Order: sequence, then C-alpha cells, then structure tokens
Amino acid sequence: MRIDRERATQVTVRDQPAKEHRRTRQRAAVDEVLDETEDFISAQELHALLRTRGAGVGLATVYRTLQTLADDGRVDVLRSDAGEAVYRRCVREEHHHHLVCRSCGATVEIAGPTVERWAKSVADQHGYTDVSHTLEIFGTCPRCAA
Amino acid sequence: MRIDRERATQVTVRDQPAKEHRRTRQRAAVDEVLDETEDFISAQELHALLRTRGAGVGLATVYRTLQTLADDGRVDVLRSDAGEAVYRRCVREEHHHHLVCRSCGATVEIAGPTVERWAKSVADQHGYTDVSHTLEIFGTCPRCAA
DNA sequence: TCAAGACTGACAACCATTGTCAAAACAGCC
DNA sequence: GGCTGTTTTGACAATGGTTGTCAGTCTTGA
Ligand SMILES: [Zn+2]
Ligand SMILES: [Zn+2]
Ligand SMILES: [Zn+2]
Ligand SMILES: [Zn+2]
Repeated sequence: MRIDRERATQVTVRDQPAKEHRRTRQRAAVDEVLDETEDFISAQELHALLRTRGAGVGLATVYRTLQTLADDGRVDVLRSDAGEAVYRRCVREEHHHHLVCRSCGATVEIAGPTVERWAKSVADQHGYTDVSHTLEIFGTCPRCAA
Repeated sequence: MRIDRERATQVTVRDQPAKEHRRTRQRAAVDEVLDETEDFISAQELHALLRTRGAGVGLATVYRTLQTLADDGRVDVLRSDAGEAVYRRCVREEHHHHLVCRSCGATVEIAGPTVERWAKSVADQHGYTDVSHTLEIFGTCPRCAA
C-alpha cells in the first residue's frame, strides 16, 4: 500500500517553495472561485460552477489546476463520503487541520502544538522518521444543531 | 459536502452492537485473509488473493463483506494514495489510530487520551456536537530507514 | 516579433465501486 | 432428513470520478 503524501492534510514540507506557473485565464477563474468559496468544493462542482458563469474551463484543466494548487500547498484537500476529493483555499498558510460540520460543511481551521507534539512523540517512540499526519474533526455545528 | 462517518477511522459509536449475519464460506474466506494480513489491504487485492488460493469469491461479495465488517466496526478503513479504500483487522477493539510506514506499510496501532481530549475540547470550543475524528500518522519505519 | 515550451480541451480510457436479479445457500422448523 | 422463507451470492452491466491523449492555442522571455 502506498500512502498519499500530497493530497492529505499534513505537515507541509515546503522544500521547493513554489515552482512558477504561467498565468492563464483558466487558472485565474479557478482561483477566483476558490477565493469566494468558504466550504470544501469538488473538482466536478467547481467545473459546473464555472460553466454556469460562462467562464467555461475544461474539466481536465480544472483537475490539473487543483492538483497543482494542492501540490504547491495552496489548497487543502480531503475526501467526501463518496471518496471524492474536495478542495479549499485556506486562510492559514501554515500547517493546520479542520473542524467540519457534517451537515452544512461549515469549516473552522484549527491548529495547536498539542497534537503536533503528540504525533511527533508517538512516531519517535516507535522509531518512525520523516513523519506526517492527517487529522480532521467532524461534528454538527451550532447552527445546524439548533 | 457530505462527510463519511462510516468509513473513516473515528470514534466508534456502537449503539446496535452487531446485527447477526449468516456464516458463509465466502465470509469465512475473507475473514481468514484479514486474520493473516498485517497490513492494510484493498478489496481488489483481497479478491485477487482469494482467487489464487482457489477459494474464489465474487468481487461484489468481497466488497459487500468488507463493507459489512467496517459497518460493524470489525475492521478499520483508510484510503491509499489512489483513493482506494484499504482494510485491516485490528487488534484493539476500542477506538484507536494508526502509525503507518509509507514504504512497507508496517502498521502500529496507537491510542491515547491526549488527542481524544484535545479533539473534544476543540470541538466544544466551537460549539460543535456529535463529534468524531480521523487521524493517521505516516512515516518511515525503522526497518525501512536502515 | 518569434520560437520554445507550457497549457488547454474534447474525448477516450481507466478503474474502483455499486446496482441488478435470478440462482444458490443458509437457518430454523417439521 | 426435507420444507420454506430469507439472506447471500456472483456474473455482468452501469456508474462516476479521475487520468491519459494529443493536436491546437496561449505565455513568456529574448
Ligand atoms: Zn484549511
Ligand atoms: Zn497537524
Ligand atoms: Zn487499527
Ligand atoms: Zn481518536
């Protein structure tokens, strides 16, 4: 089994800061949607959205763009219940995790030294090196619980 | 977006203990493989393995069986890099997480009140209820690092 | 302006997973 | 053992997200 290092929310190791990419209309369009969107969105949803706006972008291009953004650490990725990859432009640049509402998708970015330390120490105890981790918390947000 | 509550490693709420299922040759075969297998294995891999052993089981049946086991909390599930679901029979019955070697797949089950408390408190702080979480740690195990 | 190379998009291909449904297997009962 | 209602199975089709293809287009830097 091979674990996905790129797509999972994890400790981002930014060795090569960010390879330059060309600025194109399509990438700008995807970027814009991501900026406006609070919740995680799938490639398919983003593609459909762009379509309705007139600024159509090829589906393959949407996928490629999101992949590039994820590789560069500019968006976070996690998987919906259907195994579909969903993307989100995040406020924090640094490593963080998410507290997501199961019902409406409302997301809070969370971070803290507690878990980071814990994860590190657990890995150390077992002699594991080059460590990363994935962590997401799900629940019902106050609004949906009301 | 809808988050998967069933397939992700999380706080298992075992309300209805375990609905009875019929014992069949196919389920026994799947069970046996899971018992022998240390690492996470995908439905496809398991199916192929059963095939080579002669004790063939339909692919759909393998999927259904693994799904049932996962629903009953008898196997843990996470996703490989390809987004493929991978399964593992775990030693601990209670809630736990995994420390997985990215290279060879060697897995250590981990658990601790620290993260559980932290996750709970974070959720509480933001008013989220009915909380669950997913957490996996990846790294290079001592053997592979050597 | 111009060439080199990156980017795009329509479409096909891929592949894990799920749906279908008649045939077979199971469990409990006589 | 047989009977019977129910569950389970499996071959196959269908679904659906994602990636591959590749000729044509666009960016960029000189
Ligand atoms: Zn984020
Ligand atoms: Zn972290
Ligand atoms: Zn486990
Ligand atoms: Zn936990």
